[in-house]
Order: sequence, then structure tokens, then C-alpha cells
Amino acid sequence: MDSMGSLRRSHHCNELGIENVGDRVTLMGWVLRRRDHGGVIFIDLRDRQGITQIVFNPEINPQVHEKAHRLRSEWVLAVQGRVEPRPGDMANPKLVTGEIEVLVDQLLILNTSETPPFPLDEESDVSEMLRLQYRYLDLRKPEMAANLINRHLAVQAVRTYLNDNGFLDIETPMLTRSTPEGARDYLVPSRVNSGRFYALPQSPQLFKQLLMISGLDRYYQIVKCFRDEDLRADRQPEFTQIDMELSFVDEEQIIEIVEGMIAALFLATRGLDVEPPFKRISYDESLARYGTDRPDTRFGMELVDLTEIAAACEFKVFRGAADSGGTVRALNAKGCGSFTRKELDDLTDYAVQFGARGLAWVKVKEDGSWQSPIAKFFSPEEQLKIAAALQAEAGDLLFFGADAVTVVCQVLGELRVELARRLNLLDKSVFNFVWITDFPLVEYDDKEKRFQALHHPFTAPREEDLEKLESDPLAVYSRAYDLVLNGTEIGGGSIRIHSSETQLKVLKALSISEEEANEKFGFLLRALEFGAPPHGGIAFGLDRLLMIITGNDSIRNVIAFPKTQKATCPLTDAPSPVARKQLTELYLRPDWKE
RNA sequence: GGAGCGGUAGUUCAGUUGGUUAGAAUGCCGGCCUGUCACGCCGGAGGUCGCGGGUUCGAGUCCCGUCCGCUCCGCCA
Repeated sequence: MDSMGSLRRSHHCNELGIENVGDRVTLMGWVLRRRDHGGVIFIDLRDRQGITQIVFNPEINPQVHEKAHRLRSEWVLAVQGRVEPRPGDMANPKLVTGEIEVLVDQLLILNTSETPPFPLDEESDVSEMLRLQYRYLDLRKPEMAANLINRHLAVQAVRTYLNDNGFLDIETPMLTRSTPEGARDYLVPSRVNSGRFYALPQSPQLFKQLLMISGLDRYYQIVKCFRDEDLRADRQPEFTQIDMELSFVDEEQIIEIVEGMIAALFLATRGLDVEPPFKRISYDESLARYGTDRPDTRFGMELVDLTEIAAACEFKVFRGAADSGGTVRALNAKGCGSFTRKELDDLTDYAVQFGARGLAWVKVKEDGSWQSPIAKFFSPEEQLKIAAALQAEAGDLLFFGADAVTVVCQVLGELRVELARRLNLLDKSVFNFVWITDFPLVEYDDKEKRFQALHHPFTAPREEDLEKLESDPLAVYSRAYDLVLNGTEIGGGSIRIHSSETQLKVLKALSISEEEANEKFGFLLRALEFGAPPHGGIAFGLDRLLMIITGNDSIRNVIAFPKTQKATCPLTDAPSPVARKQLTELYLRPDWKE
């Protein structure tokens, strides 16, 4: 092994071009691949930025050439040599540096390496478990590095933008108190307070409202949040929010500022002008048209309400749904009339996952007649009416959902996206933003038999709905807004309640007693009594945003060290058992078994 | 808590109806090779078939249990 001494890099591995020909350069990096011809040896040298081909020629320096024979994958090199144009037509258009190569006359082997446990090129697909176990190697892959570089660029753009708009970056505690609403908390036992626990924050929500009450006016933080719930491709137990809060503003001002921030972020990462203002649709409209409050608007296939037609038809399933306060809705999968029986069965299974009891379908034949198990239940006139409502043409495939409104929306909403996936309608280079506005303040929780805040209990109700808070909570709309990108909710926020009186009313509507409220977040209620300014804010899921920007299907690829589905870290083997002494210090029983 | 898919060489996978010595590609090691770029050619090494139990003359293959990974439901904004 050689010492680097005082040697300095002159260039990184992605910057040399034809204009550097003749320059003497020093490169440092890892051996990606070697092509040893016995005589001349080619090495692809890789660093964070990219790849440069370096060449060892026995005629230039026999000792160096001899040494180069020993080189293996992932060895760490420092090389010096002259930049040469590639001879003849041998430029490699796949490389940024493909027009040149470095003819090496000095080679330092800074470190050797074990053979990597998996190939580090882009093509190979390796189990994620192994990648996580050797994450430090996985992150050497250019596309993984690019994800982290994009993350950095996004964060920088956001900071610059918010700093320029008068926001203060203020840290809030990671050791805080458990809050009643929302997700399960990660708990931290207190050593100096036996039997008491901190909670890691699910979000800095209450602290940022307190900062507004403090008069700090505009706050932001790019901050870790923690939720002890089951994981998904887009959910990690610790994740990062772009969190912000502003005083003396209404929805319009927040939306305008946030659109500027998102635009800056896309410019910095993708070099793309996303052209605010973004579209807006109400929660009710979104549910009606897309079956969800996070619509993917990159394609059509919108839902159509057939309840009226269904109420008058002979088909028991449809009529029953219509008569019992449910709904019958449908969507038209254009041109999918050739789907096979198996495809229809698969889609039915898919729908059943989301609570469907079945999936009624109709294939529209050339003459307009129906091929369908349910065709016989509909008169020709009814068939025409339904076809007209769905703008059905020959070769189309119609899907129907008949059930309670929430079930039908979820089933058809998910089916719509699944069909788009199958039909390749989801273009990853298209970024469709849409604001969802006019959310209901609460929804009814069947299991708990009470109303629950749709966002959180500090969201302001619309002023004109305040009086209905007691009489008809479901009719109260909130001043909340979500930003949805390509069918993923990337951010959500609201104007908050700044009057303690209103806050108490809302808590009451949520069946949270005054005692409970005082115990759990009395400090906020108290603070609201000391001149809280009107304020509001929003928080973005940085990981999800980057997942979409980089075209990944999982947020794990934009997080340096993510956890597995069982919330473990294969690299560090966390969580781990701890010493008995640590437990007793924390007043925890070491021998607890389920 | 539940559903589905998966676990075989370092890696990615194949392995038929239960049958004798478990294969391929790639990587690795050795040799040859002066213009490759996923270099090429020749040779070689490399296996606790996730783990435990069962059925059987015989199990990678069938059954039961269990662990792990991924996707999803529930849960979670």
C-alpha cells in the first residue's frame, strides 16, 4: 500500500474533456472495472462525480504497468498522467469523459479491497437486504450517489429560498412529550425520572405554533420525525419533513410562498420549471372524480356516478347500494375490452384487497352490446344510459363499484391507478401538482365511535362553519390544504386555530375533554391565551418528494441508511439487546416476556 | 394482526412427476492476450438448497412449524 503523502487531486472523475488534452492531471478514486489486455490495461476509475478511463501502457512506464496488473475491483488509487484524446473513433459516448483518457505514468495504491459482495454496476439487481448490510458499498453506485446529491440540492434550494423569504431555521426538541392524537410514539425512558418517558416527535407541530406565539413570525426546519407504525415503500419510522409556519397570513399567501419553494426545488434538482400556480380542486371534487384525496392527474379515467340510474334498475346489488344510502360508480378503461379472463380476475383480487365484495365489469362489443355477467340485469335503454354516462365505445371495458361511498371511492380509486400502471400511463418525467382544498374538519371514526380530526386538532375550521361545530360537525369545512404530486401526498398544512376559545370548541367536538386537553397539551391552550397571532403552515415529506423527483419506487433509495420492513438496520443490527444494567437504570424490567 | 410473493454457488437465477454426482450466467482464482469500454479466449475453485421437524427406501422438490426480505391491507398523513 502506498501513502498519499501531500499529493492533491487536480480533477474529479467526471470533468476532463477534449479541452484538457495535454494536461498533466492527478485523479483519485476506486477501480470500477479493469480490462487487462496483457499489454495495455484499461481501468474505469470512479469517484462521486463519475468515471474516467485510465490507461497503463508498458511502453510508457514498465514498472507502473507491472504494478497495475495487480489492481482489482474497488481498490483505491491515486494516478498521475497526461490527458490524451482517444485514438481514432474510440470515444465512448456513454461517458461524459469519453472523449479522453489519462495515460498513467505514476500509480499509488492507496488501499486494497476485498472483492465486493455484489457488483457495483447499475445493471445488477441485488437483494435489498444485502445492499443495506453493505450500504457503504451500495452508495458507491453512481445512481445511489445521485439520489443523495439530489437530496442535498433539494435541501440547499429550500434553505436558500426560505432564508431569502424571511424564515428562521429554528430547532425544536427531539426529546418531547407524548401526544394523544395521531401515530404511535417512539418512547425514550427517562433515567432521572423513574417511570416517565419522552416521546420522539411525530412532527414539531406544537412547537412551531409556540414559535409563532413567540412572535418569531416565520419558521422553518428540515427535521427528522418519528412514527412507530408499520413500514411501507413510502413510509419509514424516521423520515424528514420540510416544516414551516408563518404568522399573519392566510391560505393564499402560504400557497404562493410554497409554490415558489417547490419551483426552486425542481429547478435545482431537475432543472425543470414546474410553472406555478398549481391546479386546485376541492376535497369533495377530488373524491368524486378520482375516488381519493391524492389524485394522480397524469391521466383521465375519472369516476362517474351512476347512483341515479342504479336506483331504478333491476340489478339487486346496484339497487341495494343505491337504496341504502350507498353509491354506484364506474370508470371506463378505454380500449381494454380485450382484457383476458385472468386479467379481470387479477383486477378483482386487487379490488377485493380494498374492501370490494366483487368487481362488476362490462366489455363493450363492436355493435355496442354488452359482454358481461351482469348484462342481463339491464334493459337496452339502461345500457344505453350507462354507456352514455361513461362515454363508452366499442372495445372499452367498464368497471362498476356498488357499496358505501367510502368503499366505492377507495376501490375504484385504487383500481384506476392500477389500470394506469398496467396501461403504462404513468410517465415519470411528468410532474402534475394539485392542491386539495376545502377538507372536512372531522370524519366519523366507526371503531372509536367519535369524530376525529382529518388533519390534526389544531386545524382551523372555516369561520362561516363555526356555528355548526356542535350541531353538525361533519358539515364543517377546515382551512387545510394538501399538495399532491402524481398521486402522492407530498405536503399538508392548514391555517391553525389561534383563539383558545375556538380551540376548546374544536377539542370538545372531537370528544376530548377539557381535563384531557389540559393534561396533554394544556401548554398550547395556555399559550393561545397570550396574544397568539393568526398563523398557519405546512410540512412536506422530503423523502417522498425526492423519491418522485428521482423516479424511485421506494423512499429507501433516497435515504442513506434506511430500515427494513421490520424496522431493523441490517448494517448496524439495530435494534439490539442492551445490558441489564442499562435497563435497570431506566427502571425497566429486564426479563419481560410476552 | 392479516394476505400475497420470495429465500438454491460471492451475486442473479434455473432445477420437470420425489430418484443416483444440484446446474447456468456472472463474479472470483490461474494462464494467454497492446485499444478495450459489461474486452476476448482457455482452465480451475466455489453449495449447511434460510432454519427445525415430519412423510418416504429416498426430499432442493411433498407436509407442518419457524425466521428473514419485499409488496399490500389494517395501522399511519
